[in-house]
Parts: sequence; structure tokens; C-alpha cells
Amino acid sequence: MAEHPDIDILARSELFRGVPLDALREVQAVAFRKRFAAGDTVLRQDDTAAILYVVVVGRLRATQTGLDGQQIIIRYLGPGEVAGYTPLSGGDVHPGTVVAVDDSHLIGMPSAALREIMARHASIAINAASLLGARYRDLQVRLRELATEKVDRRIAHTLLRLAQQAGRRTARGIEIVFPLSRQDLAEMCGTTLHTVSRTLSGWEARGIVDSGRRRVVIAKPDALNDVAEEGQGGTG
Amino acid sequence: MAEHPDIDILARSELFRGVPLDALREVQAVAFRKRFAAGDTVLRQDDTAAILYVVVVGRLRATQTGLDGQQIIIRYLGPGEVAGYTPLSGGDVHPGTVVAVDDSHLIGMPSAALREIMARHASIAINAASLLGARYRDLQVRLRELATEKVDRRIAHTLLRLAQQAGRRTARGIEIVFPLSRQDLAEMCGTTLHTVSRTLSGWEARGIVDSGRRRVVIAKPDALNDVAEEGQGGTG
DNA sequence: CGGACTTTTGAAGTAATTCAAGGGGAGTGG
DNA sequence: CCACTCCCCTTGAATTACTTCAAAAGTCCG
Repeated sequence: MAEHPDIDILARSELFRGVPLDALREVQAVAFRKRFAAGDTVLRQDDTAAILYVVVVGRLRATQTGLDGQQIIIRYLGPGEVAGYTPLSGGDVHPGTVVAVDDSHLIGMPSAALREIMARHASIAINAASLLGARYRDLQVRLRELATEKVDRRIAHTLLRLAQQAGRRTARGIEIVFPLSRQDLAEMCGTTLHTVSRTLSGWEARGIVDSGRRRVVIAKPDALNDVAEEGQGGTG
Repeated sequence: MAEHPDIDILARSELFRGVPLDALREVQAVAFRKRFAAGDTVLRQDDTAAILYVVVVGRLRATQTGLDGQQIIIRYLGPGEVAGYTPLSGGDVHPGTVVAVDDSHLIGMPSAALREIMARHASIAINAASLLGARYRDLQVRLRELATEKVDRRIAHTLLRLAQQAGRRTARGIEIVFPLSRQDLAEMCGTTLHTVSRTLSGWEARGIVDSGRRRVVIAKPDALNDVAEEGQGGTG
């Protein structure tokens, strides 16, 4: 009589939280596990969105690339989150690419089957709307920041968001738990790795952050918050 | 036996398209009409999201303002679109402000009632996910443009999008059907009204656009497209 | 210990902002 | 109908934040 262990995991994910058990069983019946190593591509921009994934463990990066090859990072995805949301919103091709930045375990399911189940279980569709709304709101804020703030504030905001989303308290401060290069940060803030490097160097000197090769620790979150809200003022 | 006329309008809106008639009747039963004059505020950032609106006629502008008063335009809304999507995604306060830019008729409905109906009719929730997904994809593209492209290309892309969304074919070219100032365009592109003015002046000289006080006509969409895709090259 | 990748820092260049002033249109009120 | 006023738009000049170009140093992995 024991349920499939994935049922439990799905029940805690953003897409299936609060969804009735019978619906979860239907989902589980069409779902499968898949592993990706750090660096593997999970899904590719402009490909048909045939599969939707739920992250079990690991960390993924969602990017979008323009015609001339310029890239930005849309967001990072962690456990419980959806990778490849397209089928939830009736789209047919992926608007971006998703790559694993750490070894990851995902639960996959065919788009068509999911949509069919969703049509019979409003709670899944409501969760989908909820998750997409949250991402939309998030991008609204980032768009405003990008349009109106100077780089150092944008970098500060970005780090604070990452800390909230994927930060681990340590003796040295809040550590971003996945590898994050200067280039990555630049692609999240709409700047260059050079500017990010210079900015972090400045904060390093003031003891606000403590960063190394693809690692960032926020030593003084409050000071970083000051930068985010008032520009580089308030050195103290 | 004749249905309420709003049923028909709702049935053609992005949120209620394809929704069964009994669900539409439930929606109509809690809905009401409301008019706004150009300049009126429909809903305010940080207010509780008590009402969701569907646009019947007119045009609205959705903006977001930061702590230091800096503002960007998230999007314009026209007939059939949702204003105040927050209740669809389980949020409680509006992430932005919506203002009428032309005299507008809206259909309003209480958030709580809508959510209750949505929980029983998956097709509404699916439409909600679909609409939010579309907006999210749109912002992803704009974020990338803002992060990676120079101003003239961004302005070109913005005008082309507006033309597609709210353009009317005329003898002089494609006219944006609602009042749109240099400042508005600047707030959509992440630049200043000065830069927009200079850029439009340049295009005016090349016969690409024909603009005046809060009016823009795209005389040569193909030429504008060239600017959007290749920078200011390809004068011809 | 070689080699690839990441980071740092300096110097030059520039796109776009900011500062500043003036001009034009539309609507209003006398 | 004309003049006044309020917006909105334009354009020049100065400034600057950031990029681009360039080179070197550090760090991890096999």
C-alpha cells in the first residue's frame, strides 16, 4: 500500500503543492526520473516543449539568448521548482535554455499528459498561475531595476535576491550555495564581468563580501542592503 | 431568455475565452461595469488586490515605481486584456499601478468571487496560466533587450511591439492608436526622453517615422525593423 | 607542472545622461 | 478671436558611468 516516493516530493513542489492525492497519482504514473551532471543542458531554447521538469535536488540556470548571441540569465532554479514551464502556459517552444550548474535530479513528465491532467484538476492550474505570476512579478522588479538603477545597486540587489533564494548561513556570512562566476553575475545584472569584478573588489575591501573563484559570500548583508537602497553611500 | 450582453464580451477576453457558459454566467453574476476617463487611476501599486478588471474598450498603462520614485512602464493594456492580474496568481497586493490613457470601459469583479469560481472551473485557471505565461515570456525578451542592446535598437523594438499590439494601418504608415509621449517611450525602454527625442528626430529625417505631440506613426516598418535587428545600419 | 578557465586591474574610448535653454501646439479663458 | 499658459518636444554642450581593449596574475584539475 505504500505510495511511490516521488508522490511525496511532488506534493512539496511549487506546482503540485496542495493538490489532491488522486491527481498526484496520475502525475506520478506518467512521470520519470532523470539525472543531469553539472554543465548538462536540460532543455534548449526554441525546441518543442515536450517535457516539464520538477527539480528534486541540484541547481539549474535558465538563460535566454538573442539573435546575435548575447545572453542573459533569467533565473536560477532549485529544489521544488519547475524547469520548462512552457506547457503550463500553452506555449509550444521553450523561450530559453536550461542548464544544470550542479549535479541534479529531476522528475520529468510529458507536456501533453500534464496538460490533460491539469484540465481535470483545477488546483494544478491554479498553482501554475500562481507560480507564473510570481515569476512575472519578479521580472517586473528586475526590469525596473535594470532600467532605472546604476550597476552597483543592481549587483547588490541581485546578490541579496540570490542570498534569499539560495543562501546558506555560515560563520563568514551568507554563502551562495552554487557556483557563480563574475560572468554569471554580469549576465544577471546587464553589465560586464569587468564591472562586476571591480565592484566586488570594492566591496571586498570594505568587508561587505568575501568572494573567490565562482564563490560569493555576503559577509555584511546589512551593508549590502544599504548599497542596494542608497547607492554606494553609508560606508559607516 | 437572452443572455446578458457582457457574457459575450467576457467570452472573447483572454481570461474567459473557451470557458463553458455556466462558468461565464457565474462570473457575470458577480461582475459590474465601470468607466474611467483618460488620466484616471484604475488601481494603485501596493493596494490590496480586491478587484480584477477586463478591458472592454479603451487603453490602460501599467507602471511600476521604485522607492526613489523612478518609474517604468510594464505594458499597455487594450480590449480583452486583464488589468490587475494579481488575484489570478494568488498575490494580495498590486505590484504596479494602472492608469487609463484613453477613456475606457472595464468589467470588474471581486477577487474572492473570481478565485472561488476559478477553483471549480479549471479552464479559467488554465487561461490565467496562459496569459501570465505570455506576459512572462514578453518580459524575458524585454529584459534581454534592455540588458544587451543599445538604446536605438531598444526603441525600435519597442515601437514595433506597440505597432503589433496597438497599430492601425493608415495612408502614412502604422499609427500607434493611443497617446504616447517621448517620456512614455523612455519609460518603456529604460532611457531618457532626451535620448528618445534625438533618436526619433534622426529617424524622422530618414523618413522612417512621423511623430508629433504624443503621436507616433511608423512610416517605414521595414526600415525600423532593420534598425531593430542590425543597429542603425542599412540606411538604403 | 602544464593548460584551461577565472579574475583582476589599468588605460582609453564612448554611448548616453545630465544640465541648460528655447521653441512649438493645444487648450483655456478673457 | 487672440493671448496666455501649460505641456511637450528639441537641440547643444558638458559630464560621466560604464564598456572595451589589453595584459597579467591567480586557481583549479588532471
